[in-house]
Amino acid sequence: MDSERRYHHGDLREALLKASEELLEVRGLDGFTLREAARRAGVSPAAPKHHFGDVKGVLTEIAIGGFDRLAAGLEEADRQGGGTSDRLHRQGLAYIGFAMAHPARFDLMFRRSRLNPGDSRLLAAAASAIAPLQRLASGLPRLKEADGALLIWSTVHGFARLALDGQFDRLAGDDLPAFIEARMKSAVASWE
Amino acid sequence: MDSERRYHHGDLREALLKASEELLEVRGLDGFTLREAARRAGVSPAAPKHHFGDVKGVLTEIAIGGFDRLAAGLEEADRQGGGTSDRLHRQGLAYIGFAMAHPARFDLMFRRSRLNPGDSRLLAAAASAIAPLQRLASGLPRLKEADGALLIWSTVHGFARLALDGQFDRLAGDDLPAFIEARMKSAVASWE
DNA sequence: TGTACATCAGTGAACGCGCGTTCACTGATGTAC
DNA sequence: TGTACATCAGTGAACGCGCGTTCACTGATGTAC
Repeated sequence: MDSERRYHHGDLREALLKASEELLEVRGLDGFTLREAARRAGVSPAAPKHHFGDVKGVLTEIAIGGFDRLAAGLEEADRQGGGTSDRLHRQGLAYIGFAMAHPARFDLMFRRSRLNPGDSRLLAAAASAIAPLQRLASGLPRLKEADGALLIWSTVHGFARLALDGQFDRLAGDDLPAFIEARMKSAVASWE
Repeated sequence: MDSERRYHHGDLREALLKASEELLEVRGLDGFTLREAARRAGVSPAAPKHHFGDVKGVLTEIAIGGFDRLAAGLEEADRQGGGTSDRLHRQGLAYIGFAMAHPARFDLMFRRSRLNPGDSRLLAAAASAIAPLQRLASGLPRLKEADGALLIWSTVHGFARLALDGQFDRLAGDDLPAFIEARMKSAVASWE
């Protein structure tokens, strides 16, 4: 461990992202502040400026990373094979699982007010995150392709949001994963 | 108009709620502050204390009102008659329409961090808001009753959220209402 | 009908806080010659 | 190989802000007798 204090950090950009992600996890989106992120990275409050411009710059970067991870999760679920139903089921669980595992990041990814909403990399990452869902939707006979993708996305997204917002706490009892799994099965059945 | 300044307001509670709702509309949930609400009601920053305790008290009250209005909208949609599909379609549009018409209030209703999440009136209002959806779900042959209600709720809620978050801006073109209407039709088809 | 008094609903100043960003600066790095 | 110098990536203090809440208070109301 080379812990000597140097004036130049070396890789502050990455360190700042890491610190910010941790902070997000600990404090939630509403509790996130740039100053605390800088503090966590062991750096002065003005340091982030050079790498990200402003708070939204940092958060946009983290949101992009979030969409990438979400995409990877869906792709991974898809690679496990099976028929359309199996894949739908697994992708849906992956989507909801991502939201539950990283609630603050999920909040962030969809809350424009804390992002640079026009950022082209953000838009691209968001679009390609749901591509695996779209590919699957084209295999559904009962729905027009575009509608199918939107329907699935809305359902899965809404379910995740309601779960995160605690709307299922009373319903789900003490086994939320099982509850989610069962509801997902029923959702898949409605699409095929 | 009796605009003489009296020490006692007369109906500050209502005035404060009204001012807060307007403020919410103007500034959004993140921009809402109790001080500005008090300013809008023409009253000192400490005045709300007597009626609501703290910020969360005010916001919880507004959220309750929101759920009541949402419930009324769904009931109204239901009263227009027709078969299960028609009612589903209209209730879905009512739900999404409510969200689009009152985005900040919709945000508030589901964002626990700014509410008193255990408030019994809030919980009751939230539960009865989706009751009309649940009643309809019991008329769907392909789904277990409980699953049907959750599926519909998730889909409609997710669609509303994604729309509010601007995720459909590119897809919908310049006629968002028509876009929503068409997608809703396709959703209803998947449930019956 | 009048009055004492408790209670209630306000005031306005102040507390303590931490934020995002700007500013003038400085130490380190790397490049041209 | 050495050196001048531009550029870059940091510092730390300060600015200006507005928040939620507390505090000691006061004006108004309404009730008991």
